[in-house]
Amino acid sequence: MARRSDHSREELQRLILDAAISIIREGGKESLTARRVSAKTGYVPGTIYNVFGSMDALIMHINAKTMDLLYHELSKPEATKKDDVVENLLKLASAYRKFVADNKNFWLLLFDTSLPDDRIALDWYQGKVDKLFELIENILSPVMTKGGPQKLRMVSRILWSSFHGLCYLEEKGQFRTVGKSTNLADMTELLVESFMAGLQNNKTFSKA
Amino acid sequence: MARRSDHSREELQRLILDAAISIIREGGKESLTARRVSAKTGYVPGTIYNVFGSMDALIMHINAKTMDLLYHELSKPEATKKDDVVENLLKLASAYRKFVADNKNFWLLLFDTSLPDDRIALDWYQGKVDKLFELIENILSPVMTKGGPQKLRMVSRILWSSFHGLCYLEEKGQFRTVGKSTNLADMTELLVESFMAGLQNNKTFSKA
DNA sequence: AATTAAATTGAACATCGTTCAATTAATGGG
DNA sequence: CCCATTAATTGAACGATGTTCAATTTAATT
Repeated sequence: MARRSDHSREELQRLILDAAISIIREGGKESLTARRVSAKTGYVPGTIYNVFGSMDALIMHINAKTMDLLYHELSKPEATKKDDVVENLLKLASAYRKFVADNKNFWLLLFDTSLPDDRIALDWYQGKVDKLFELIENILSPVMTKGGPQKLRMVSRILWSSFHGLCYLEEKGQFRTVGKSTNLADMTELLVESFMAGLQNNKTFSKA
Repeated sequence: MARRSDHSREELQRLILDAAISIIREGGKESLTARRVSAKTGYVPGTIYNVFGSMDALIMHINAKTMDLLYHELSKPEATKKDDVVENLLKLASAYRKFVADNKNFWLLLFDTSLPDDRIALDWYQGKVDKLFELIENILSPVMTKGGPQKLRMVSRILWSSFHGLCYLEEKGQFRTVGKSTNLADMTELLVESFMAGLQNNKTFSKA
């Protein structure tokens, strides 16, 4: 039997979280099981409920780590910021695509539809989402001063949704008929270039 | 006990399908259960396996009906086709948003990530997806002759992904910080108008 | 050393999808 | 008309799931 002071509360939490992450990494969310997690940690299913309260709560913490990693990855290309807005957006989209490819199971879990709606009520969760939106806002803001913050938020969310939608339908395999020469990068490029060009002629930009 | 000739094979299939649809309509995919379906039909869980083989197969048939209904709904506004491409696209997007709102549980089931990947291999399934893409292609084709069919497919899939991404993040409640005055319709409009305007200056269109 | 508090456990509960031998009903032949 | 064959239907069972909780074991406190 695992002894009470083998691990502190924080150690135990990390232990369970790491075990769950390892399980999802290799088997996806279908393979995440209270009994499997507890077997990997040397504890027992009940321990997860002592620490996290429920499997959904555990998943929520996994998603939190996923979003932190996503933010970290997407912050990198922004460091090498150019003056070209379109180029910066394409770099961001490219980093997002790479993240999706490298962390597919976690990305799928993040957007799983069967999670409780209480998630929406969690402020810290929405805060992480907003921080991701801000990455696009920061790229856009230098050239978008006419429309005010409201329009800036709109545009950033439009772009973000489109990036996500492209990755999502790609993952669902619904782009097969486009042909192999046409890939996600090409579609993203055409989207960003056209959309941003169209925005300019829409009295939204401050400078060409 | 249900007698052998109470229902023909086709009647039984329809009976089960309708029961499952009714269950999902009011409780979402979480409430769909072999035992619940069989209880509603007056049969027994094993009967579902005689007719459909598995619960996943049953869900696949539900998704097929969902896509048929979606195609039917999206075909309507196209009937009142104007000359304005942007207006036609916005009508299509609006119809899609209405469909999502009216059939949320079925829409969520359609894009559930936990379905087997064999679905991708089903030709009739991909055929229904392609037919939806064609709705956008038909709107675009009158004004997009320069880029060839390859570009037409790209643009249609970009728009479709963007529509979907907007609805998806909206459903996930991640647009709360945009403000109540800014809704999906406004974002869709800004997206379509800007994107199409940008495309025109990209030597893709045949006429202004 | 004895008492209290906390952590850990293992068994149990109600479900789930799925399988399958047994039972029941319809069919066809003599 | 009855019996044998075939097909549909059933109910019980299996392994697995999330979750709860009383009992046990351990650490801390008096």
